[in-house]
Amino acid sequence: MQSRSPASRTGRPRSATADAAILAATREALVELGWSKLTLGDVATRAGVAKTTLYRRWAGKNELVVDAVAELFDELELPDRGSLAADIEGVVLQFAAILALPEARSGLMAVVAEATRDEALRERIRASVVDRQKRLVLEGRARAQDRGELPPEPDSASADRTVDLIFDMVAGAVVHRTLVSAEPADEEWVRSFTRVLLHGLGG
Amino acid sequence: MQSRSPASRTGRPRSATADAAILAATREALVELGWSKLTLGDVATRAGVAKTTLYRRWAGKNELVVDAVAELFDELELPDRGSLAADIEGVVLQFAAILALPEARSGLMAVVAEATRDEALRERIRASVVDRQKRLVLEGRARAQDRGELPPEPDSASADRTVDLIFDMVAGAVVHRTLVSAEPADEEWVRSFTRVLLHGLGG
Amino acid sequence: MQSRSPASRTGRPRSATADAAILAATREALVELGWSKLTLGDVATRAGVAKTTLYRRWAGKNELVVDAVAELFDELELPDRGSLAADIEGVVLQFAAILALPEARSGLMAVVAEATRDEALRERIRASVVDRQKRLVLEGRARAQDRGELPPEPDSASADRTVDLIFDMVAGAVVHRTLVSAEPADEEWVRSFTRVLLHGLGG
Amino acid sequence: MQSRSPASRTGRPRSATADAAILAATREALVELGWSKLTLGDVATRAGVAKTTLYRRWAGKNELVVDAVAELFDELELPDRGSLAADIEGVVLQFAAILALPEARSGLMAVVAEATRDEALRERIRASVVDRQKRLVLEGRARAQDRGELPPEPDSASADRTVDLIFDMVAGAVVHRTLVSAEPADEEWVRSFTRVLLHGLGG
DNA sequence: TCTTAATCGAGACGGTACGTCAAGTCTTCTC
DNA sequence: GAGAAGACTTGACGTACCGTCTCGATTAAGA
Repeated sequence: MQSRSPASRTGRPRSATADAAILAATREALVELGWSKLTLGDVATRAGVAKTTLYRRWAGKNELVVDAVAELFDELELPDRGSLAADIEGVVLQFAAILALPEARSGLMAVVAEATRDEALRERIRASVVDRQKRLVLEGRARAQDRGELPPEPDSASADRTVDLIFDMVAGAVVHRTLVSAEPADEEWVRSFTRVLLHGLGG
Repeated sequence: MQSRSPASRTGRPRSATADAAILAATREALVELGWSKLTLGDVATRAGVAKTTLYRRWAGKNELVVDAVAELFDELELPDRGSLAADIEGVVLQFAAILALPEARSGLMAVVAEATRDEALRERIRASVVDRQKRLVLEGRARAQDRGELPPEPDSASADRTVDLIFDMVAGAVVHRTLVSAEPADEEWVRSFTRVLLHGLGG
Repeated sequence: MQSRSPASRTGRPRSATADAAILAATREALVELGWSKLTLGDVATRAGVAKTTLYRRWAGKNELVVDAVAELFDELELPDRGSLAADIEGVVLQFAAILALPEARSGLMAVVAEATRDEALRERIRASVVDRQKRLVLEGRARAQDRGELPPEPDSASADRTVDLIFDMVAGAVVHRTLVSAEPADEEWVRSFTRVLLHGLGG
Repeated sequence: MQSRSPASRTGRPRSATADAAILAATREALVELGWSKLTLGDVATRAGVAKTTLYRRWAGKNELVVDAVAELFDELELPDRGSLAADIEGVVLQFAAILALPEARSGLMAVVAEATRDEALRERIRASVVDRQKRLVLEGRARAQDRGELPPEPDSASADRTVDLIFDMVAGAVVHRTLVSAEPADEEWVRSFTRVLLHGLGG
């Protein structure tokens, strides 16, 4: 999450529970107030922690919210459901369920918006959220290739590009459906989406 | 954009140029400062207008930014390039070009984030941005059906759902590629995306 | 007191009552809290005024306290009591009475202490407090010379030096008695002091 | 200086050098920063000592500064110069020289100001600074009476009152001249002051 | 020589106030 | 009556110190 000075053996150690309390308080405040009305002073109060403790560990609101939201996505899994279509539908539904949480909705787009002007924040999001979940695409493709549902990749550069493309298409569609169009990504929608993704508009 | 009191005949009329100046100043400030550091006082100063004038016409920062950004998307067109694939590639490239503008990047995601907690704002975005551009999907589909590239829709409810799905997939993928993955949606990427959209992952 | 931008005709004028309320609130806070625990936020609250209003008019705590305390000394007068000794005793008792007020005790020495490191503040104190009261010494001497109690001054440079000396001796003795020795400058003490001042230790 | 727990025989003894280092660091910080910007954390750092060490020995900033400043006045002496006037001039010049030191100027008035609201601090100042230097007045008077320059005191109560009065007049005048009027108490001024003190205004 | 106990450094802790800034409203004068 | 100017209240910002605490490591004196 946040780095501490590596060579610090002396002095009072940081409270281990404070981190968890702060991130939980951040999510709670996101639910109640949303990103723009969330204040670090309020988060500190909710966490039962001093404002300085919070500033000692995170550089600001953006970094804190990224960490608080990133934890939500770590529970995503790709259980083997027997076919590529079923696998995709399963993980997309999980993803949609997380995006239905107010703490994710409010926080995620806000930090993405901030990241358009902040390279370091963009990198933090990529590391904490995006790259961490690309594993799902990799795993799903490998499984589908084992099953013979997808052909092997001709070369690794092309393979990487395809992973990125699929990730952008899946995540983008779900996010846009959920947050911009503001419609639920329910089972019916997910089935339609998966059909188009696998077989194209003509199918 | 903003409503004015309908029964106002008397008194000094509102300056007609002020609106345009304010929206232009808003976009300029978005470029220089980004959404979170944009202040209405600064916009007023840039526009050569008093803060009160600004508040008289827009309720707040979000509404102002939605209007300022929405104007950017009105120039999207769907010229007939002879095939569905070429039409999609053309409009997606236009969309990507707009999202490459700093004033669009900074503002769009921020108001979407705010909209997760503000129904009226969500509606304003839908009306000013989303629904206004769905025409492109409708037009492209009709043209493709005329050409015989796509089958006619069985019923209108299903047709609407498909339009929404395609719009979410196209807009979502471009936005995610551009703003979250922070990679350019260049011609190569657009070709790959269009191929998957039309023929599916297996193709 | 504080300067305002000279070329400001337009805009809302500064509230005239706010100044008086702030200075009164400052004296009240000095009484209750003393200089070191007085906070500008608290003064603003007491005065029913926003913190920004306060900072718009004074540069900081020191300048504010100087102005608040200086007003206390303006009521000093030198009524003609018939003899130099009686005149001195009268004004010294008035001075002692002001120094007995908690708002004066707490504030005066603190700003003098700050002034040891701040030329501008020293000048402000000199202008607001010291020079304003030297008139009492000048007036007393002139009256005593008219009565024939004191000889006329040989030259004006020497006259100025004597005024300064007398002022330092009178003010210094009362301040030291009151604040450092922390004993009351009562009538008995004032009589003894005046006797020594007029006739020397031997008398 | 500071009291330690009386019943502490065992355990590691307090570092003897720390006290001197802390008081020296305090004076150094007074010179550079003045009283109001002096922080105990900074003093601790300058002294090469932990903040806890400092708080273990002094109750707070005021007590520390009193001790640091009081040491400066211990070097005052009253060498026998042959006459009362010469003796007074000598000691007043020494006193003025100490008050010309930045560490004395900044600290002394500040703690006096704090003492207006703190009885214990007032007592500490009286004990550490004021009473310790009254010996000079007593010694000077005794010497003058031996020389026949001053009459013997009629009774001891009156004698004490006179000592207090003289001390307030001398110390007060020098302090006021130096810190409030902010003019040097040079030889010329000291001669004039001594003349008035011994012979009165009329002389 | 081996406890024993208060010291030492370092630095995190819950707090408070700082001085600044933006939001949105109000007041005055001008066009 | 709209508009420009700018003072107003409110409240969050991020920083700096406060005085307290926890920690592991010294350091002398007494057992």
